Amino acid sequence: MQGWWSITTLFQVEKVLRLVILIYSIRGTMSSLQDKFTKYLENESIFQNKDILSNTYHPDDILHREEQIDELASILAPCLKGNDPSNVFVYGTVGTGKTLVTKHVCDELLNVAETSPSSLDIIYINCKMKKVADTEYRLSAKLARELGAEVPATGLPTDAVYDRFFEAMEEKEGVVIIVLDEIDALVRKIGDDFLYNLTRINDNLESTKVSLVGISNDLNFVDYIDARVKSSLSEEEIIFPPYDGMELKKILKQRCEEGFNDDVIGSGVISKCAALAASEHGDARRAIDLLRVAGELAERDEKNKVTTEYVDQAQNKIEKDRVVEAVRNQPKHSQIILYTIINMDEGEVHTGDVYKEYQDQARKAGTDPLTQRRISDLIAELDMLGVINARVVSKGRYGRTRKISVDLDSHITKKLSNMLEDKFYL
DNA sequence: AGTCCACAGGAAGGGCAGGCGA
DNA sequence: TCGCCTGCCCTTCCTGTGGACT
Repeated sequence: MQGWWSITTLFQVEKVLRLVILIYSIRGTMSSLQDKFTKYLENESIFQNKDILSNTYHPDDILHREEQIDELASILAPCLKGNDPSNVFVYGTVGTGKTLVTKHVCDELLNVAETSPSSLDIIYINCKMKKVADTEYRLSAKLARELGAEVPATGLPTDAVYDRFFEAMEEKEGVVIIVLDEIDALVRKIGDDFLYNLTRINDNLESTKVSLVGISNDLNFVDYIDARVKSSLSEEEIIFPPYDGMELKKILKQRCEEGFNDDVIGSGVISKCAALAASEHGDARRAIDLLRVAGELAERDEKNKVTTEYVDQAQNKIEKDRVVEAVRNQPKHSQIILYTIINMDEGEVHTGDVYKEYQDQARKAGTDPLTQRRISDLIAELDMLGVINARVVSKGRYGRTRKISVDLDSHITKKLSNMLEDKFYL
Protein backbone atom coordinates (compact mmCIF):
# COMPACT_ATOMS: atom_id res chain seq x y z
CA MET A 1 0.00 0.00 0.00
CA GLN A 2 1.34 3.40 -1.07
CA GLY A 3 1.29 6.46 1.18
CA TRP A 4 -1.36 9.17 1.16
CA TRP A 5 0.62 11.32 -1.31
CA SER A 6 1.19 8.58 -3.86
CA ILE A 7 1.23 9.68 -7.55
CA THR A 8 -2.07 7.87 -8.22
CA THR A 9 -3.79 9.65 -5.37
CA LEU A 10 -2.44 12.99 -6.55
CA PHE A 11 -3.95 12.38 -10.00
CA GLN A 12 -7.25 11.47 -8.41
CA VAL A 13 -7.25 14.61 -6.29
CA GLU A 14 -6.42 16.68 -9.35
CA LYS A 15 -9.31 15.11 -11.26
CA VAL A 16 -11.76 15.88 -8.45
CA LEU A 17 -10.50 19.45 -8.24
CA ARG A 18 -10.86 19.93 -12.00
CA LEU A 19 -14.41 18.59 -11.81
CA VAL A 20 -15.27 20.96 -8.97
CA ILE A 21 -13.79 23.91 -10.87
CA LEU A 22 -15.71 22.88 -14.03
CA ILE A 23 -19.00 22.61 -12.12
CA TYR A 24 -18.42 25.99 -10.53
CA SER A 25 -17.45 27.62 -13.81
CA ILE A 26 -20.50 26.14 -15.57
CA ARG A 27 -22.73 27.31 -12.73
CA GLY A 28 -21.04 30.70 -12.89
CA THR A 29 -21.56 30.95 -16.64
CA MET A 30 -25.16 29.81 -16.30
CA SER A 31 -25.94 32.31 -13.61
CA SER A 32 -24.27 35.13 -15.55
CA LEU A 33 -26.22 34.08 -18.65
CA GLN A 34 -29.42 33.99 -16.65
CA ASP A 35 -28.62 37.45 -15.31
CA LYS A 36 -28.01 38.65 -18.84
CA PHE A 37 -31.29 37.23 -20.18
CA THR A 38 -33.26 38.51 -17.18
CA LYS A 39 -31.75 41.95 -17.60
CA TYR A 40 -32.58 41.85 -21.33
CA LEU A 41 -36.21 41.05 -20.52
CA GLU A 42 -36.40 43.80 -17.92
CA ASN A 43 -34.93 46.49 -20.20
CA GLU A 44 -37.37 48.17 -22.51
CA SER A 45 -36.46 47.56 -26.16
CA ILE A 46 -35.68 50.58 -28.28
CA PHE A 47 -37.48 48.86 -31.15
CA GLN A 48 -41.22 49.18 -31.55
CA ASN A 49 -41.38 46.71 -34.46
CA LYS A 50 -38.04 45.47 -35.74
CA ASP A 51 -39.58 43.74 -38.78
CA ILE A 52 -40.20 47.18 -40.27
CA LEU A 53 -36.44 47.68 -40.43
CA SER A 54 -35.91 44.46 -42.33
CA ASN A 55 -35.33 44.42 -46.08
CA THR A 56 -38.14 41.94 -46.61
CA TYR A 57 -40.72 44.33 -45.17
CA HIS A 58 -43.16 45.74 -47.69
CA PRO A 59 -44.50 49.12 -46.61
CA ASP A 60 -48.04 50.04 -47.72
CA ASP A 61 -46.79 53.39 -48.87
CA ILE A 62 -43.73 53.19 -51.12
CA LEU A 63 -42.11 56.60 -51.18
CA HIS A 64 -40.64 58.28 -54.27
CA ARG A 65 -41.66 55.50 -56.65
CA GLU A 66 -45.15 56.67 -57.58
CA GLU A 67 -44.18 57.16 -61.22
CA GLN A 68 -42.69 53.67 -61.61
CA ILE A 69 -45.63 52.02 -59.82
CA ASP A 70 -48.05 53.77 -62.11
CA GLU A 71 -46.08 52.83 -65.22
CA LEU A 72 -45.74 49.17 -64.30
CA ALA A 73 -49.39 48.94 -63.31
CA SER A 74 -50.45 50.42 -66.67
CA ILE A 75 -48.31 47.92 -68.56
CA LEU A 76 -49.58 44.88 -66.65
CA ALA A 77 -53.23 45.95 -66.37
CA PRO A 78 -54.37 44.24 -69.64
CA CYS A 79 -53.93 40.85 -67.95
CA LEU A 80 -57.06 41.60 -65.91
CA LYS A 81 -59.07 41.38 -69.14
CA GLY A 82 -57.34 38.20 -70.22
CA ASN A 83 -54.96 39.91 -72.66
CA ASP A 84 -51.23 39.32 -72.54
CA PRO A 85 -49.37 42.40 -71.35
CA SER A 86 -46.09 43.48 -72.96
CA ASN A 87 -42.87 42.10 -71.59
CA VAL A 88 -41.20 44.58 -69.25
CA PHE A 89 -37.56 45.16 -68.45
CA VAL A 90 -37.03 46.88 -65.12
CA TYR A 91 -33.60 48.17 -64.28
CA GLY A 92 -31.76 50.31 -61.78
CA THR A 93 -28.87 49.93 -59.33
CA VAL A 94 -29.04 47.97 -56.07
CA GLY A 95 -31.53 49.18 -53.47
CA THR A 96 -33.60 51.41 -55.76
CA GLY A 97 -36.87 49.63 -55.03
CA LYS A 98 -37.24 47.54 -58.22
CA THR A 99 -38.22 44.31 -56.49
CA LEU A 100 -40.33 46.08 -53.88
CA VAL A 101 -42.32 47.96 -56.52
CA THR A 102 -42.73 44.92 -58.77
CA LYS A 103 -43.97 42.75 -55.91
CA HIS A 104 -46.28 45.52 -54.73
CA VAL A 105 -47.86 45.92 -58.18
CA CYS A 106 -48.16 42.13 -58.59
CA ASP A 107 -49.87 41.77 -55.19
CA GLU A 108 -52.38 44.46 -56.08
CA LEU A 109 -52.96 42.83 -59.47
CA LEU A 110 -53.68 39.48 -57.81
CA ASN A 111 -56.10 41.15 -55.38
CA VAL A 112 -58.08 42.71 -58.22
CA ALA A 113 -57.82 39.55 -60.36
CA GLU A 114 -59.72 37.60 -57.70
CA THR A 115 -62.86 39.46 -58.70
CA SER A 116 -62.13 39.49 -62.44
CA PRO A 117 -63.37 36.77 -64.81
CA SER A 118 -59.96 35.76 -66.22
CA SER A 119 -57.36 33.68 -64.38
CA LEU A 120 -54.03 35.24 -63.41
CA ASP A 121 -50.92 33.54 -62.02
CA ILE A 122 -47.72 35.32 -61.06
CA ILE A 123 -44.44 33.45 -60.60
CA TYR A 124 -41.58 35.26 -58.92
CA ILE A 125 -38.09 33.80 -59.21
CA ASN A 126 -34.89 35.27 -57.82
CA CYS A 127 -32.33 34.05 -60.36
CA LYS A 128 -29.42 34.78 -58.02
CA MET A 129 -30.62 32.25 -55.46
CA LYS A 130 -28.30 29.24 -55.48
CA LYS A 131 -29.80 25.97 -56.70
CA VAL A 132 -32.74 27.78 -58.28
CA ALA A 133 -31.79 29.26 -61.61
CA ASP A 134 -28.15 28.33 -62.14
CA THR A 135 -28.93 25.72 -64.80
CA GLU A 136 -31.58 25.37 -67.50
CA TYR A 137 -32.85 22.25 -65.78
CA ARG A 138 -33.32 23.92 -62.41
CA LEU A 139 -35.00 27.01 -63.78
CA SER A 140 -37.49 25.11 -65.95
CA ALA A 141 -38.11 22.68 -63.06
CA LYS A 142 -38.74 25.60 -60.70
CA LEU A 143 -41.18 27.21 -63.14
CA ALA A 144 -42.99 23.91 -63.70
CA ARG A 145 -43.26 23.33 -59.94
CA GLU A 146 -44.61 26.83 -59.38
CA LEU A 147 -47.37 25.93 -61.85
CA GLY A 148 -48.20 22.76 -59.96
CA ALA A 149 -46.25 20.14 -61.95
CA GLU A 150 -44.03 17.60 -60.22
CA VAL A 151 -40.41 17.61 -61.33
CA PRO A 152 -37.55 15.75 -59.58
CA ALA A 153 -34.41 17.64 -58.57
CA THR A 154 -32.34 15.67 -61.10
CA GLY A 155 -32.71 12.63 -63.30
CA LEU A 156 -34.93 13.79 -66.16
CA PRO A 157 -33.64 14.93 -69.54
CA THR A 158 -33.91 18.74 -69.79
CA ASP A 159 -36.33 18.37 -72.72
CA ALA A 160 -38.69 16.37 -70.51
CA VAL A 161 -38.64 19.15 -67.90
CA TYR A 162 -39.42 21.71 -70.61
CA ASP A 163 -42.37 19.56 -71.70
CA ARG A 164 -43.75 19.41 -68.16
CA PHE A 165 -43.35 23.15 -67.85
CA PHE A 166 -45.22 23.75 -71.13
CA GLU A 167 -47.99 21.31 -70.16
CA ALA A 168 -48.42 22.97 -66.78
CA MET A 169 -48.48 26.35 -68.49
CA GLU A 170 -51.10 25.25 -71.01
CA GLU A 171 -53.34 23.94 -68.24
CA LYS A 172 -53.49 27.38 -66.62
CA GLU A 173 -55.79 28.77 -69.35
CA GLY A 174 -55.31 32.41 -68.46
CA VAL A 175 -52.45 34.85 -68.09
CA VAL A 176 -49.17 33.95 -66.40
CA ILE A 177 -46.70 36.68 -65.46
CA ILE A 178 -43.17 35.42 -64.86
CA VAL A 179 -41.00 37.79 -62.83
CA LEU A 180 -37.30 37.02 -63.18
CA ASP A 181 -35.39 39.02 -60.58
CA GLU A 182 -31.63 39.44 -61.14
CA ILE A 183 -32.16 38.29 -64.73
CA ASP A 184 -28.59 39.33 -65.60
CA ALA A 185 -27.29 36.63 -63.24
CA LEU A 186 -29.44 34.09 -65.08
CA VAL A 187 -28.01 35.02 -68.47
CA ARG A 188 -24.46 34.98 -67.13
CA LYS A 189 -24.98 31.44 -65.85
CA ILE A 190 -26.98 29.74 -68.57
CA GLY A 191 -26.85 32.09 -71.54
CA ASP A 192 -29.83 33.70 -73.26
CA ASP A 193 -31.28 30.62 -75.04
CA PHE A 194 -33.72 29.98 -72.23
CA LEU A 195 -34.80 33.59 -72.28
CA TYR A 196 -35.30 33.37 -76.04
CA ASN A 197 -37.59 30.36 -75.56
CA LEU A 198 -39.54 32.20 -72.89
CA THR A 199 -40.02 35.28 -75.02
CA ARG A 200 -41.30 33.03 -77.82
CA ILE A 201 -43.48 30.91 -75.56
CA ASN A 202 -46.75 32.55 -76.63
CA ASP A 203 -46.26 31.17 -80.18
CA ASN A 204 -46.51 27.62 -78.80
CA LEU A 205 -49.34 28.05 -76.33
CA GLU A 206 -53.03 28.06 -77.22
CA SER A 207 -54.99 28.80 -74.10
CA THR A 208 -52.41 30.58 -71.90
CA LYS A 209 -50.72 33.92 -72.39
CA VAL A 210 -47.37 34.67 -70.84
CA SER A 211 -45.70 37.94 -69.98
CA LEU A 212 -42.17 38.39 -68.69
CA VAL A 213 -40.92 40.94 -66.21
CA GLY A 214 -37.11 41.00 -66.07
CA ILE A 215 -35.41 42.86 -63.24
CA SER A 216 -31.72 43.72 -63.44
CA ASN A 217 -29.10 45.69 -61.50
CA ASP A 218 -26.82 45.69 -64.50
CA LEU A 219 -27.68 48.62 -66.72
CA ASN A 220 -25.61 47.24 -69.59
CA PHE A 221 -27.17 43.81 -69.38
CA VAL A 222 -29.24 44.14 -72.58
CA ASP A 223 -26.11 44.94 -74.57
CA TYR A 224 -24.78 41.41 -74.34
CA ILE A 225 -27.93 39.40 -75.01
CA ASP A 226 -29.19 38.21 -78.38
CA ALA A 227 -30.79 41.07 -80.37
CA ARG A 228 -34.06 39.10 -80.75
CA VAL A 229 -34.26 38.50 -77.00
CA LYS A 230 -33.39 42.12 -76.39
CA SER A 231 -36.17 43.50 -78.59
CA SER A 232 -38.67 41.04 -77.20
CA LEU A 233 -37.79 41.51 -73.54
CA SER A 234 -37.52 45.27 -73.75
CA GLU A 235 -40.96 45.91 -75.26
CA GLU A 236 -41.36 48.21 -72.29
CA GLU A 237 -38.60 49.55 -70.04
CA ILE A 238 -38.83 51.11 -66.63
CA ILE A 239 -35.81 52.79 -65.12
CA PHE A 240 -35.36 53.16 -61.37
CA PRO A 241 -33.01 56.07 -60.65
CA PRO A 242 -30.97 55.97 -57.41
CA TYR A 243 -32.50 57.72 -54.41
CA ASP A 244 -30.87 61.00 -53.48
CA GLY A 245 -29.97 61.94 -49.89
CA MET A 246 -33.27 63.75 -49.24
CA GLU A 247 -35.36 60.85 -50.53
CA LEU A 248 -33.40 58.38 -48.42
CA LYS A 249 -33.95 60.58 -45.37
CA LYS A 250 -37.72 60.51 -45.92
CA ILE A 251 -37.68 56.73 -46.35
CA LEU A 252 -35.64 56.27 -43.19
CA LYS A 253 -37.87 58.66 -41.26
CA GLN A 254 -40.91 56.64 -42.30
CA ARG A 255 -39.27 53.39 -41.09
CA CYS A 256 -38.03 55.03 -37.86
CA GLU A 257 -41.50 56.22 -36.92
CA GLU A 258 -42.90 52.72 -37.16
CA GLY A 259 -39.82 50.69 -36.27
CA PHE A 260 -38.32 52.51 -33.27
CA ASN A 261 -39.87 53.84 -30.08
CA ASP A 262 -40.28 57.61 -29.71
CA ASP A 263 -37.17 59.75 -29.03
CA VAL A 264 -34.77 56.85 -29.54
CA ILE A 265 -33.05 58.15 -32.66
CA GLY A 266 -30.41 60.74 -31.85
CA SER A 267 -29.86 63.86 -33.91
CA GLY A 268 -27.95 63.34 -37.11
CA VAL A 269 -28.46 59.56 -37.21
CA ILE A 270 -30.94 59.56 -40.10
CA SER A 271 -28.87 62.12 -42.02
CA LYS A 272 -25.71 60.06 -41.54
CA CYS A 273 -27.33 56.79 -42.65
CA ALA A 274 -28.83 58.57 -45.66
CA ALA A 275 -25.54 60.23 -46.57
CA LEU A 276 -23.55 56.99 -46.32
CA ALA A 277 -26.10 55.12 -48.43
CA ALA A 278 -26.39 57.96 -50.94
CA SER A 279 -22.64 57.79 -51.48
CA GLU A 280 -23.12 54.10 -52.34
CA HIS A 281 -25.39 54.61 -55.37
CA GLY A 282 -28.46 55.73 -53.38
CA ASP A 283 -29.01 52.28 -51.92
CA ALA A 284 -32.09 52.33 -49.66
CA ARG A 285 -31.47 48.74 -48.56
CA ARG A 286 -28.07 49.74 -47.22
CA ALA A 287 -29.53 52.78 -45.45
CA ILE A 288 -32.15 50.65 -43.68
CA ASP A 289 -29.53 48.03 -42.75
CA LEU A 290 -27.33 50.73 -41.23
CA LEU A 291 -30.22 52.04 -39.17
CA ARG A 292 -31.25 48.61 -37.90
CA VAL A 293 -27.72 47.48 -37.02
CA ALA A 294 -27.00 50.81 -35.29
CA GLY A 295 -30.13 50.20 -33.21
CA GLU A 296 -29.06 46.65 -32.38
CA LEU A 297 -25.61 47.81 -31.28
CA ALA A 298 -27.07 50.53 -29.08
CA GLU A 299 -29.47 48.04 -27.52
CA ARG A 300 -26.61 45.61 -26.90
CA ASP A 301 -24.84 48.39 -24.97
CA GLU A 302 -28.05 48.87 -22.98
CA LYS A 303 -28.39 52.43 -24.28
CA ASN A 304 -31.77 53.98 -24.96
CA LYS A 305 -30.54 56.30 -27.66
CA VAL A 306 -29.03 55.52 -31.09
CA THR A 307 -26.23 57.98 -31.81
CA THR A 308 -24.10 58.62 -34.90
CA GLU A 309 -21.23 56.67 -33.28
CA TYR A 310 -23.39 53.57 -33.54
CA VAL A 311 -23.91 54.29 -37.24
CA ASP A 312 -20.12 54.23 -37.71
CA GLN A 313 -19.91 50.96 -35.78
CA ALA A 314 -22.79 49.56 -37.85
CA GLN A 315 -20.98 50.47 -41.07
CA ASN A 316 -17.90 48.49 -39.94
CA LYS A 317 -19.95 45.57 -38.67
CA ILE A 318 -21.96 45.19 -41.88
CA GLU A 319 -18.79 45.15 -43.96
CA LYS A 320 -17.09 42.67 -41.61
CA ASP A 321 -20.09 40.32 -41.50
CA ARG A 322 -20.47 40.42 -45.26
CA VAL A 323 -16.87 39.40 -45.90
CA VAL A 324 -16.64 36.76 -43.16
CA GLU A 325 -19.90 35.17 -44.24
CA ALA A 326 -18.86 35.20 -47.90
CA VAL A 327 -15.55 33.50 -47.06
CA ARG A 328 -17.19 30.96 -44.75
CA ASN A 329 -19.35 29.76 -47.66
CA GLN A 330 -16.44 29.30 -50.05
CA PRO A 331 -15.05 25.86 -50.94
CA LYS A 332 -12.03 24.55 -49.03
CA HIS A 333 -9.43 25.39 -51.67
CA SER A 334 -10.71 28.96 -52.08
CA GLN A 335 -10.28 29.41 -48.36
CA ILE A 336 -6.74 28.03 -48.45
CA ILE A 337 -5.88 30.40 -51.33
CA LEU A 338 -7.29 33.35 -49.41
CA TYR A 339 -5.30 32.36 -46.33
CA THR A 340 -2.19 32.11 -48.52
CA ILE A 341 -2.74 35.56 -50.03
CA ILE A 342 -3.44 37.20 -46.66
CA ASN A 343 -0.30 35.70 -45.16
CA MET A 344 2.09 36.38 -48.03
CA ASP A 345 2.46 39.83 -46.53
CA GLU A 346 3.91 41.42 -49.65
CA GLY A 347 1.22 43.95 -50.59
CA GLU A 348 0.64 42.89 -54.17
CA VAL A 349 1.46 39.34 -55.27
CA HIS A 350 1.23 37.49 -58.60
CA THR A 351 -0.70 34.35 -59.50
CA GLY A 352 2.45 32.25 -59.90
CA ASP A 353 3.78 33.20 -56.45
CA VAL A 354 0.41 32.56 -54.86
CA TYR A 355 0.20 29.16 -56.54
CA LYS A 356 3.63 28.07 -55.29
CA GLU A 357 2.80 29.11 -51.73
CA TYR A 358 -0.72 27.64 -51.95
CA GLN A 359 0.69 24.19 -52.81
CA ASP A 360 2.58 24.15 -49.49
CA GLN A 361 -0.42 25.38 -47.52
CA ALA A 362 -2.73 22.81 -49.14
CA ARG A 363 -0.35 19.99 -48.17
CA LYS A 364 -0.15 21.39 -44.62
CA ALA A 365 -3.95 21.33 -44.54
CA GLY A 366 -3.78 17.65 -45.51
CA THR A 367 -5.17 17.96 -49.03
CA ASP A 368 -3.77 17.59 -52.55
CA PRO A 369 -3.29 20.94 -54.29
CA LEU A 370 -5.47 21.66 -57.33
CA THR A 371 -4.03 22.62 -60.71
CA GLN A 372 -3.03 26.17 -61.55
CA ARG A 373 -5.88 26.37 -64.06
CA ARG A 374 -8.45 25.68 -61.35
CA ILE A 375 -6.76 28.07 -58.92
CA SER A 376 -6.93 30.78 -61.56
CA ASP A 377 -10.72 30.39 -61.58
CA LEU A 378 -10.94 30.38 -57.79
CA ILE A 379 -8.89 33.58 -57.61
CA ALA A 380 -11.27 35.17 -60.12
CA GLU A 381 -14.23 34.07 -57.96
CA LEU A 382 -12.68 35.61 -54.83
CA ASP A 383 -12.18 38.80 -56.80
CA MET A 384 -15.84 38.75 -57.88
CA LEU A 385 -16.84 38.38 -54.25
CA GLY A 386 -14.92 41.54 -53.41
CA VAL A 387 -12.70 39.75 -50.89
CA ILE A 388 -9.53 40.29 -52.89
CA ASN A 389 -8.54 42.64 -55.64
CA ALA A 390 -7.11 40.87 -58.70
CA ARG A 391 -6.38 42.69 -61.93
CA VAL A 392 -4.76 41.28 -65.02
CA VAL A 393 -1.48 42.99 -65.87
CA SER A 394 1.24 42.37 -68.40
CA LYS A 395 4.84 42.36 -67.24
CA GLY A 396 6.17 42.53 -70.74
CA ARG A 397 8.48 39.70 -71.63
CA TYR A 398 7.98 38.42 -68.07
CA GLY A 399 4.46 37.43 -68.98
CA ARG A 400 0.89 38.18 -68.24
CA THR A 401 -0.47 37.59 -64.76
CA ARG A 402 -2.84 38.88 -62.11
CA LYS A 403 -1.74 41.36 -59.48
CA ILE A 404 -3.49 40.29 -56.33
CA SER A 405 -4.00 42.22 -53.12
CA VAL A 406 -6.36 42.02 -50.16
CA ASP A 407 -8.64 45.02 -50.21
CA LEU A 408 -9.95 44.79 -46.64
CA ASP A 409 -9.42 46.46 -43.29
CA SER A 410 -6.61 44.93 -41.23
CA HIS A 411 -8.98 43.81 -38.47
CA ILE A 412 -11.09 41.90 -41.01
CA THR A 413 -8.06 40.18 -42.57
CA LYS A 414 -6.84 39.27 -39.09
CA LYS A 415 -10.20 37.74 -38.22
CA LEU A 416 -10.29 35.83 -41.52
CA SER A 417 -6.72 34.61 -41.08
CA ASN A 418 -7.43 33.33 -37.55
CA MET A 419 -10.65 31.69 -38.66
CA LEU A 420 -8.95 29.83 -41.53
CA GLU A 421 -5.91 28.96 -39.42
CA ASP A 422 -8.14 27.28 -36.85
CA LYS A 423 -10.14 25.50 -39.50
CA PHE A 424 -7.20 23.98 -41.38
CA TYR A 425 -4.63 23.79 -38.55
CA LEU A 426 -2.24 25.92 -40.64
C1' DA B 1 9.14 44.10 -86.13
C1' DG B 2 9.57 39.88 -84.12
C1' DT B 3 10.23 37.14 -79.99
C1' DC B 4 9.21 35.72 -75.58
C1' DC B 5 7.15 34.99 -71.13
C1' DA B 6 3.66 33.68 -67.73
C1' DC B 7 -0.05 33.30 -67.34
C1' DA B 8 -5.65 34.16 -68.63
C1' DG B 9 -9.36 31.88 -69.99
C1' DG B 10 -12.19 28.91 -73.37
C1' DA B 11 -13.46 24.19 -74.64
C1' DA B 12 -13.84 19.50 -73.97
C1' DG B 13 -14.25 15.84 -71.25
C1' DG B 14 -13.56 12.60 -66.98
C1' DG B 15 -15.25 10.99 -62.62
C1' DC B 16 -18.45 11.04 -59.15
C1' DA B 17 -22.94 11.20 -56.71
C1' DG B 18 -27.82 11.48 -56.92
C1' DG B 19 -32.08 10.49 -59.02
C1' DC B 20 -35.50 8.70 -62.51
C1' DG B 21 -37.81 5.25 -65.33
C1' DA B 22 -38.19 0.82 -67.61
C1' DT C 1 -30.99 -3.53 -61.19
C1' DC C 2 -29.30 -1.04 -64.93
C1' DG C 3 -28.95 2.53 -68.23
C1' DC C 4 -29.40 7.16 -68.68
C1' DC C 5 -29.44 11.89 -67.31
C1' DT C 6 -28.22 15.67 -64.39
C1' DG C 7 -25.04 18.93 -61.66
C1' DC C 8 -20.65 19.67 -59.85
C1' DC C 9 -15.78 19.81 -59.47
C1' DC C 10 -11.89 19.16 -61.58
C1' DT C 11 -8.07 18.29 -65.25
C1' DT C 12 -6.02 18.64 -69.74
C1' DC C 13 -5.18 20.91 -73.78
C1' DC C 14 -5.14 24.70 -76.25
C1' DT C 15 -5.13 29.60 -78.06
C1' DG C 16 -4.81 34.38 -76.93
C1' DT C 17 -2.70 38.40 -74.80
C1' DG C 18 0.21 42.59 -73.99
C1' DG C 19 4.19 44.77 -73.12
C1' DA C 20 9.41 44.34 -72.25
C1' DC C 21 13.20 42.90 -74.59
C1' DT C 22 16.16 42.02 -78.71
